[in-house]
Amino acid sequence: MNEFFNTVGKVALGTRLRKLGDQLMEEASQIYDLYDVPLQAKWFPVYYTMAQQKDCSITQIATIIGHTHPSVSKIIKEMDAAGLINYNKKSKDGRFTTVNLNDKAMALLPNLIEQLEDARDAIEEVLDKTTHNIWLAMEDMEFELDNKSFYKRVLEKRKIRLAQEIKIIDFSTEHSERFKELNLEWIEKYFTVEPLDEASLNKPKKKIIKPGGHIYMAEYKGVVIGTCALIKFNDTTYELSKMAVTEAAQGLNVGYALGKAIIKKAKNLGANKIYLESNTQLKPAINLYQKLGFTKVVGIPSPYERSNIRMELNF
Amino acid sequence: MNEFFNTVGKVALGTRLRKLGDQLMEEASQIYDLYDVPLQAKWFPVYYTMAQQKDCSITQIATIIGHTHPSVSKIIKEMDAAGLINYNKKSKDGRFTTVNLNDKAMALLPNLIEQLEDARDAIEEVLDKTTHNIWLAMEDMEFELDNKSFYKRVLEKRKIRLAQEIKIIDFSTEHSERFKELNLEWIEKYFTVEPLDEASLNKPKKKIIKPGGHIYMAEYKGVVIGTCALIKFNDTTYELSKMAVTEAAQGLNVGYALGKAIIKKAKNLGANKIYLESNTQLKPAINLYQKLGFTKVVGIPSPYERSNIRMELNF
DNA sequence: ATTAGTTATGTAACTTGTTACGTAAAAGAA
DNA sequence: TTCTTTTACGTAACAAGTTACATAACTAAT
Repeated sequence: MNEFFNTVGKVALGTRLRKLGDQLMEEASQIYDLYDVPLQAKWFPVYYTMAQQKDCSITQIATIIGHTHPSVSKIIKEMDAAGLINYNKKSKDGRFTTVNLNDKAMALLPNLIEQLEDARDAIEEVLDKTTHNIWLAMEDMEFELDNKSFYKRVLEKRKIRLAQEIKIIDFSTEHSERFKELNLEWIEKYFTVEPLDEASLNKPKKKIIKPGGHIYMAEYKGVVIGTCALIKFNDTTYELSKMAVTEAAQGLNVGYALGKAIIKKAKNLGANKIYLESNTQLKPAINLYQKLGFTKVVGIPSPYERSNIRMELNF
Repeated sequence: MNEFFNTVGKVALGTRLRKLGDQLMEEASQIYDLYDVPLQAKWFPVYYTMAQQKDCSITQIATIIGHTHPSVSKIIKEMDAAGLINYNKKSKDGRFTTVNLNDKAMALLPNLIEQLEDARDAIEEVLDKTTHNIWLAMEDMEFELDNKSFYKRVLEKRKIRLAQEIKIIDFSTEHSERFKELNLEWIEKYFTVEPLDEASLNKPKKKIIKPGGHIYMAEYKGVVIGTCALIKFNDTTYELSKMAVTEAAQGLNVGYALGKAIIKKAKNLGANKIYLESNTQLKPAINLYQKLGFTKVVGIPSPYERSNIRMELNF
């Protein structure tokens, strides 16, 4: 089994932590028997909390010990069945059920304290013998994970890996259909297709590239997942247009890579200004444009109906 | 909740380990969704083992990954329901069920490997950020606990604590009844009471102390839990006798403490030899006597029927 | 060759939590 | 005030394992 952890590597950290925890908890039960303390090991956190503080409510205990309330509810019920609980419904807020340990339960405390001390000594002994302190390691780990969840970290790693595999390539005729498809995907989702769209989407070569523009396609493992076009307005001004990234690939910074490439291209073509037209509903898109350096400008009407914002980048 | 761990201290190590493990495993499930790998997180160890090695049996997998066989059995069943398993009953030992991943299952491997790599990177990142490495700490901890279980360690600590509270005191008349009781407890358990017992147990003062012997009682929290007597044979030879420790207090080295005290007393009384008579059935007792320095001697008949071994300590 | 023990596996029930959901009481908003 | 939302808590169902037990197939010992 240990070999399994070694070959699988640290991916099994969760499983391994859990196994070790289970083992310790299992032994804890045996220890309770040893000390003649008629408590179940799992009752301990609840018992301990109640011993520290009178008139706890179920939810209070749950938040203190980090369980859910149904868990505490069940444990209290079991402890009650064992004759250890005093229910006081006297609270003025009728929702709360305040509970206390009764005399029988409190009488167990001295034995329990001895047990705890011995257990603590035993753990300290183990921790002293290990060169890497698991208690401190857990504190560190919990701190780090509170900061940024493991899931989020994996997401980031994935993004980095995928980003490395994304290639920005020039448009060629075999991309025609995909180019249209990618653009229709988002237009149809948020708006309706306008006549102006039809023209440039059906004949990109004629309408965009021939007049001095450019089109880039983003490819991932041989699949085209995004596109972006540069349309010539005059010798020094170009329009960034037809930016589209398929839904499944969103969040991987494909748009950013396409934008960067198109800006570079515009510079090479002699532009000193790029503008674009968009809609404020498309918040991720607007964010992307801002990240690329575009700023909002006013006062120039757009030929597109869906457009309600114009942005520019000067350089 | 974190405060709870701080006040309870390291006794809650088990719970805490388990919680952290659970959290990581919970996130693992989300990650599987992210990568479009149609495996349940809990299937992973089984899947991984089968991918590594063809024609595994249920029990084999179970031992490799450190689960019980019913657990693996269930997981395989679930994976089969998901259409990922090839059952081969072809093994010549009819008890084994050899299982394999089918093509559909193997096709998931590339995606899974990517996922594992990203997860590994994420974990390495966290481990790099922590000053105390939890992975190494767990290895240390598992090594230590394999060496000596937590239970055993607590047992030792308890023994030490209790030993400190045990007092060896001189016999006085109010101990008469308890003295008899303690001895009858073990005699009646293993043998039958002999006439010779009756005399010394009923009149310890007259039969043991008056003729120049001594009796010690071991007391724990005001309760007498053991006794041991020294009977004068001649000016330089004494018999160690009536060694008895109540069952509930056994394993706490009370016998050893009593033995040490009685040997010291004998020296003070001018003895150069102590002998005792016992029965080889009573292995813990014989062990104790050996630990006290007694060695087996032969050839001297005993007045007790139950005696079949004689031991001596010369000094 | 027969009997007794061991091994591989399946099934059922239990363990220790968790979500999901319903209900009563309180708090806030109109 | 009345209506909506939130809070406390119970119950039910689920999760991911476990132990306990039954059974079939092999192995070993007489």
